[in-house]
Order: sequence, then C-alpha cells, then structure tokens
Amino acid sequence: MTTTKSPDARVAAILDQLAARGMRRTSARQAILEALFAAESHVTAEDIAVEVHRRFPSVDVSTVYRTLDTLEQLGIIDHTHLAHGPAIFHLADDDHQHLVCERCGRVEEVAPEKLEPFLEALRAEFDFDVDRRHFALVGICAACRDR
Amino acid sequence: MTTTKSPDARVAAILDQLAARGMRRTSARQAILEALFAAESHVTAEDIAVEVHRRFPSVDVSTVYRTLDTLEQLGIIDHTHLAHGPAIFHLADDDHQHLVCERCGRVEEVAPEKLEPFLEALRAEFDFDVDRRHFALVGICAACRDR
DNA sequence: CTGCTTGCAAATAGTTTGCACGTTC
DNA sequence: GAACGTGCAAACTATTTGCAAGCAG
Repeated sequence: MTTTKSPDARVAAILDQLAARGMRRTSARQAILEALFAAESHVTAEDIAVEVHRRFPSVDVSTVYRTLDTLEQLGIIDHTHLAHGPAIFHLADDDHQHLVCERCGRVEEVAPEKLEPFLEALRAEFDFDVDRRHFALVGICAACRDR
Repeated sequence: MTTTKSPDARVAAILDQLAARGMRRTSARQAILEALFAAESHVTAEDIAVEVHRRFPSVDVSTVYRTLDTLEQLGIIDHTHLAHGPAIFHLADDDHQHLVCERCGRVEEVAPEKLEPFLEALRAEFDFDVDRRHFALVGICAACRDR
C-alpha cells in the first residue's frame, strides 16, 4: 500500500499523478514534495520554502504556496489553522486533530478515534460537523493551567 | 445589576471606570462603546469603525483597535476568531461558544451550559481546557451538509 | 501644562495575484 | 510551439506601531 513505500517512491508517484493530469514535473515541485515528506509535522509554507531554498535558492514562496495549493486540490496534503500565525501543512493520510495551547504554543496531535466520540456528540446535539482537519482546538494545556 | 441598566448608563459607567484609572473620557471612546452596545452581535473592528464614522468621520480604525484593546484589558469586551477573516467583538458578559459553518459562513451562538459537557469530557480525556471565548468551533452546518 | 490619546502614515504577517518570461511535453 | 509553471513585484487583509500634534484633567 501507499504508506509503506519509501518517501522517494511516493514523491515519484505523486509527480506521475500530476503528469497524468497534464501538469508538469518540475524541480520546484519535486523539492517541495521532498521537503513535505522529510518534515516531522506541522510545517509552515515558510518552513518548506526555507528547506527548498537550500537546494534551489531561486524558488519563490509564491511557488511554494501555489504548489501546496495544487497538492491540496489533489487531496495529497491538508492545511490546518492553529491559533494565530501561519497555517501548517501535512500529508493528507496523516489525519489527526490538533490541540493547541494558546499560552505555550505547544501542539498536541490527537488520533481521530480518540476524538470521534466528542465530535459525534456535538453532531447529535447541534447538528454540526466539526472540521477537525482544517482547524485546531485552541485552549490551555495542563502544564500551563497548573502554572 | 449591571446588565439591567440602559446602554447609555452602561457606557457612562465604563467611561467612569476608565477615568478612575487615570484614562481620558474621549468622544471616540464614547462613540465606540455606543456602537458596541448598539451592535447585535459578532461585529468586527471594521464594522465599529464604519458605525463610529457616521458621527465622527475623523476617527481612525487604529483608534478603534486601540480602544477595543483597552476595553478588553479591562474585561469589558472579548474578541473571538471565527474561521478566516477578521476577529469579532462583543461584551464580555455575553458569553457563548460560536459554531461557524465554513461553507456558508453562518455563525450559531451556543449557550455555555449546552456546550459544557463536551468541554468537560475533553478536559477529562486530554487534560486540555478549550478556550470557548477566544476561538470558534469550525465545521459544516446541517443545511450545508445536506445540500 | 502634563501626559494620555489620536490621526496619519508606514510597517507587519501571511498569503495571493498579475504579468512577462521560462520550461516541459 | 502551446500550455503550463515560475520569479518577481505588487496587492491584499487584518492589525499594529511610531511619531508628532491634540485634547482632557
């Protein structure tokens, strides 16, 4: 399955996917994808731009944004808004809810299954589907509360 | 109690409160407060600026932001971030959670008591206190889901 | 007359866009 | 050589800030 392939193989596969849609294989796109696969988690567009710059100094942030946008349209990545500040990006198959502490900025990633009961209850009570992929839950973490 | 006083009386009381702290009573501050009390709910700084401009065309948005900031420091108002776009402001005693539909933009206000069970459960499970005043819950409303 | 306030302009952060040139197929 | 992609500069949205002039107490 897809998730067991090596990062390089996955990058190549995505580039193939773009080509199949009449899009081009470019070094910028390849470098951006590689940066995405190399990243731990919650990277900003700026982070990716910096990383890509190390190999291709001419690549502009606007290209990074445009590429991230393209990848998101294809369902390959997602972006999430934490509290304030820039959006973060990650591979779409790495699905989770973000709990952000507005005091210390720490971001905790929670598995979908662990959160589902709450979202389900909200759905039942308010007929409202929380979009856990696109927005974080913001609050105070235990460490900051007790300090 | 405070909430049963007329808007004008409450504006006067807040101006007194400022004066008691060595701050000045200015027409800009009065007009901004009046706009806040006149507003239905979820008004942006821009909304307030427009309203204030009708009577005092010279008042700058920066003054609106500075005044809102002052009022927030005094605990008189709060601001909340909906999905994208500008923050919204309202009187601090009008406490509620916002459910924002990211598709149609509709904002539903939910009484704290109705949401508390969920926040309580999240607290128990993740040791995390969601800040319901400062950030909305973003998702899809029933009408948009079924469309 | 002291110093809090304000208007104005400019800076900021994050992201988007117009356009002419470059590159890929 | 079309069509797609990119760099660059500029625009944009929401908000903040520096500074000198303006008022309130």
